[in-house]
Amino acid sequence: MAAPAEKHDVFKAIADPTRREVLRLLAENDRPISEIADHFDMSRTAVTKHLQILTEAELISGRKEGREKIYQLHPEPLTEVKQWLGYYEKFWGNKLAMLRHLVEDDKK
Amino acid sequence: MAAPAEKHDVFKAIADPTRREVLRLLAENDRPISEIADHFDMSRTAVTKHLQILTEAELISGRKEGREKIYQLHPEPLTEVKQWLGYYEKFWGNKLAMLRHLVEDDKK
DNA sequence: AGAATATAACACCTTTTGGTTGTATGTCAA
DNA sequence: TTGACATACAACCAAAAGGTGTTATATTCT
Repeated sequence: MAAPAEKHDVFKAIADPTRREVLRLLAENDRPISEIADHFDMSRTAVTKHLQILTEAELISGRKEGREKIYQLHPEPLTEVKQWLGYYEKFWGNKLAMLRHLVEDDKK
Repeated sequence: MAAPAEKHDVFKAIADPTRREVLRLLAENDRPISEIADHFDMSRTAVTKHLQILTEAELISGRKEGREKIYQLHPEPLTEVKQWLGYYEKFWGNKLAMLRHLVEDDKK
């Protein structure tokens, strides 16, 4: 057993703009590495490294098809981010934050 | 004019677990640096650096009160993350993703 | 004024990230 | 089976992240 203890957490994975762009591309279509790499001004190898990080975060997965490796989106781990965000949502939609700060100010 | 072009984007800011914990602490209460630092097993200097990064992302702000500097949460920038997430939400709650992949498979 | 406390500002070290190039391996198609 | 294409892998490099400690500087209290 022993929990896998996610090697790369989702927050780190989505911290990079390049990786967010990759996710967006894969949201449109499954794509092979070469097609993904064409969208960026960097080497195929560099892109592959980003794909590895995204794979370790389980945000994408790749299947081999002939000589190509097709990557596909796996959005489920993003729920973790959503949950985390949920905690702070109460601070902006309504006036809770403002209220809280007023209370704080009163204490002084 | 000329967009400020956020020096540190929100995604980078929340990528670090320590910084997420700082946000949580400040969500409960405004706190001085020393009180924040007490919650971590690292030097006050290190904590200050995290506070700087969060400040540059405009997630927190500090006001000087006497000889202390009190930090307070500023959750608004998190809306950017929420919006980004919104784009992917359609891929998990409902069956859209599954549907999309079925369509893709049919193409082959 | 002088002591105590809180934060700021350096200088420095180590690990991780993001990128490069070069080489090898496997696959398809003529 | 040979040539073109697609990915894999290793070695290497530069810069940024994350951490340390030491030394100022400012504020409060006695």
